[in-house]
Amino acid sequence: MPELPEVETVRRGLAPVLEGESFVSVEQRRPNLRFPFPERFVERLTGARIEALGRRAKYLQADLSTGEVLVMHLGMSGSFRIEGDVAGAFHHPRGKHASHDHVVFAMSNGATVTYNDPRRFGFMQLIPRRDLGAHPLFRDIGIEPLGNELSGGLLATLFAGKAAPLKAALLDQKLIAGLGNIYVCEALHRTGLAPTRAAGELDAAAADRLAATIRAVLEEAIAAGGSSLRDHVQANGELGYFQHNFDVYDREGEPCRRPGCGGRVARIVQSGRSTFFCPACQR
DNA sequence: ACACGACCCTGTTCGC
DNA sequence: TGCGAACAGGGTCGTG
Repeated sequence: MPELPEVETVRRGLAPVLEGESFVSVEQRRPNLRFPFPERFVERLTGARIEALGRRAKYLQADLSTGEVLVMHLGMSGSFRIEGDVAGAFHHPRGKHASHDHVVFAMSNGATVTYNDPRRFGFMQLIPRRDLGAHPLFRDIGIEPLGNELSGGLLATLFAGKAAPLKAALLDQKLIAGLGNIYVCEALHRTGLAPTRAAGELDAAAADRLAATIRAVLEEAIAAGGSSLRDHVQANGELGYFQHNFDVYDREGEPCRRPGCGGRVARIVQSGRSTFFCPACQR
């Protein structure tokens, strides 16, 4: 699922269940996901308290009482399921892919939090808090699109001199962190910018509009509980519904939703990924 | 700098 | 209905 809005939705679902609670037991059912689990993963977590559950880009970061941070990435197909009689937690039946339940956290409040990931592109790491910023995962990561830094001026600076198309520049996690294929397509359509335009050619006015639109799209998606494609759900089992608001993503051949445009959504491939856009109103 | 393919995996969807 | 191919929200790496 997960681009920034989906990860943020998961964070908000898990935070009330995890923050202030300790790991009573941890079950690690396989040696690796995308990467091997850290050495002594279970031992290093058991008994630790989660002080806060944060997010950086598409990474969840659980601050532990041990001084380490549990970093979790959902990859393409990772999800969490909360079970147990806990305030704020929704009990819902396990999905049909129980064989892909890879990690089970039993918490001090009685909640069970299970990580499921059929494709296993997700991973978990334990990193000392003081080393987090210098860690390869975060060292070169770009700005938070919902943070204060994002502005038209900064976008223009980041994109200056770049011949890469806007689509590729926006997907580059070293520039802006957290945007994925869906929200890049949506933001470009709303801004009326062609995904093929060279990033370095963005003028100041367009950069201002693009920055504001990125923020708006992400905030709207978070407010909607993220986008649910296929069977992806929030931690509480509810479906996000932002996918119904897509203007272009996965709408090849369908009418452009911009009032009065009359164009049709096209699909091209850029950097090996599908780009959906309206050739009539995106210039 | 940038594009592209391969790779890490499995599930779903589509065409024949 | 069955079967294989294509494709999928992420990210890294090597090559040209």
